[in-house]
Amino acid sequence: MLDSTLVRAKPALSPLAWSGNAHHAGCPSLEALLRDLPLQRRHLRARQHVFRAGQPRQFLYLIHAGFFKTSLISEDGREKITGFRMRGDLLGVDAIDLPRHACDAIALDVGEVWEIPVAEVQDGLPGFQERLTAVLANEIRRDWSWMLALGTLTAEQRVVTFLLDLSAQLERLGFSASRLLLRMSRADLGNFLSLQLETVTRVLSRLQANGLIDVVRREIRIADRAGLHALLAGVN
Amino acid sequence: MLDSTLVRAKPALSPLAWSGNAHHAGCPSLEALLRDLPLQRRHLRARQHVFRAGQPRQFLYLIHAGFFKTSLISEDGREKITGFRMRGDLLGVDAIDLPRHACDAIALDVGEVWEIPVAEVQDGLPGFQERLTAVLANEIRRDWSWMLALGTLTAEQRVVTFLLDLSAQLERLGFSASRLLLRMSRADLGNFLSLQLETVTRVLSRLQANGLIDVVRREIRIADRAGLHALLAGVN
DNA sequence: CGGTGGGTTGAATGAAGTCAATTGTGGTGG
DNA sequence: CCACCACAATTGACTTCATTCAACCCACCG
Repeated sequence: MLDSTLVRAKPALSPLAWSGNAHHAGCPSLEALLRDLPLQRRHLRARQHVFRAGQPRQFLYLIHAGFFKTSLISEDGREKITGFRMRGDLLGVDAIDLPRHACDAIALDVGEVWEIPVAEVQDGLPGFQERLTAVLANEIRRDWSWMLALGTLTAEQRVVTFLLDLSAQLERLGFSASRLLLRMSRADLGNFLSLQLETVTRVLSRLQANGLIDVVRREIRIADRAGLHALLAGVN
Repeated sequence: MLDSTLVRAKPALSPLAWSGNAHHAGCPSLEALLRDLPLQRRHLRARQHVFRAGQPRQFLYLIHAGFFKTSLISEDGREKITGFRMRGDLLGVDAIDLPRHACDAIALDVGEVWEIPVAEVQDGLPGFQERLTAVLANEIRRDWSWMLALGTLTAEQRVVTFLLDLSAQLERLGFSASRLLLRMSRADLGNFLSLQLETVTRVLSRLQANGLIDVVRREIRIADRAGLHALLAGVN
């Protein structure tokens, strides 16, 4: 659906400060690094788990297609989505030093992941260890940026930050920066942003009423990017 | 001061799920690994920066003594403390793949850090790369646990979670688990927990009024650990 | 078609924030 | 030694933003 909106894209400034992922100058993407290996591929359908917390960790998973979420569940049932993941992201790195997975990874729609046998690749593929370290550090910076955002921004600013960040990520992947298709429910979005789903809905409605975005169910068009940035700057 | 309260300690259950740091079975601590190297040591005084965001990253820093905070500052001046660090923690790992530091690291009181020349140690010291990876993954899990806590808990529960988590950490280091000396101001604590400093004060006062803790400025005694855990479970 | 899950909207409530005044503490210099 | 100052912490009164609870709508699918 959204795949039909592929466009050539100019770089956009992300409101978050985690400095993108991969693709630094001279640093080959993980996908390029692994392309020629005979990796097992696994197809997933919506709501299907790539893995669950507690399961033995055999592989890392490189997302080749589709959108995923990773989430944490506490013993008393509280859940928190720790991130939405897409093509080029690695699933499972957070437990790289453990025998079992530390979170759930769930497909938001159909998708494909490549199974990476860590031990074999780690000392057989030059450059992999370095990339892995970078992925881990990158995740930390991304998490910190979101901590900063969730701890200091209003509901409206959080939603706007999310939209602009998603826009920038999709653009990096070659998608349109202004026509977003949310793969997650309002509840998931609220969970990630530490807001109630009703609050998410209300904010989206208000942004639309102010002419900043167009919302049709999960399809969002960014109508006034400057206006959105102005909201972040506190210029009401 | 608190150093005089050294005691032998029994393991305690942490309310957070980031599975401790280091010290897994058979896994030597970073300090043990680096003890014999001729590392440059650096002493710091309260409020002194180990490094600042944007500075060239020459070393990693292993905390040998003292307490530190790491923090992020956005372009528009919003600040967020990403963690309080203590003996055995590594400072600077979040930018391990970057030429410049991505956060500020500040001493909360006098302290000592060991400068680790990453490049040299990385391929000269067997086991270091593995430990580094574990440290990074550990930080991610810790961050996620706090995201979960901040996103789902009330002010009171956040403060209690912090106290119990700090207690567990200090115990691991050989300090008393029930007599805590907070090294940070109420403002810092509030910042980390995404609360206002007044709220932190109020919560501490209320916990004291209910006989769960004793508060004297920055010295806190845990008087009723079971009662604190009950608050987390929602049993008012 | 009827049902089910996701989404929207309204009204009332409440937990934490804001603003402000006061107290306590530790350091400094007269 | 004491007076003073700057800063940290506490407490109170009031406000507000987001939550809660509820009703309703709508699209999709068996």
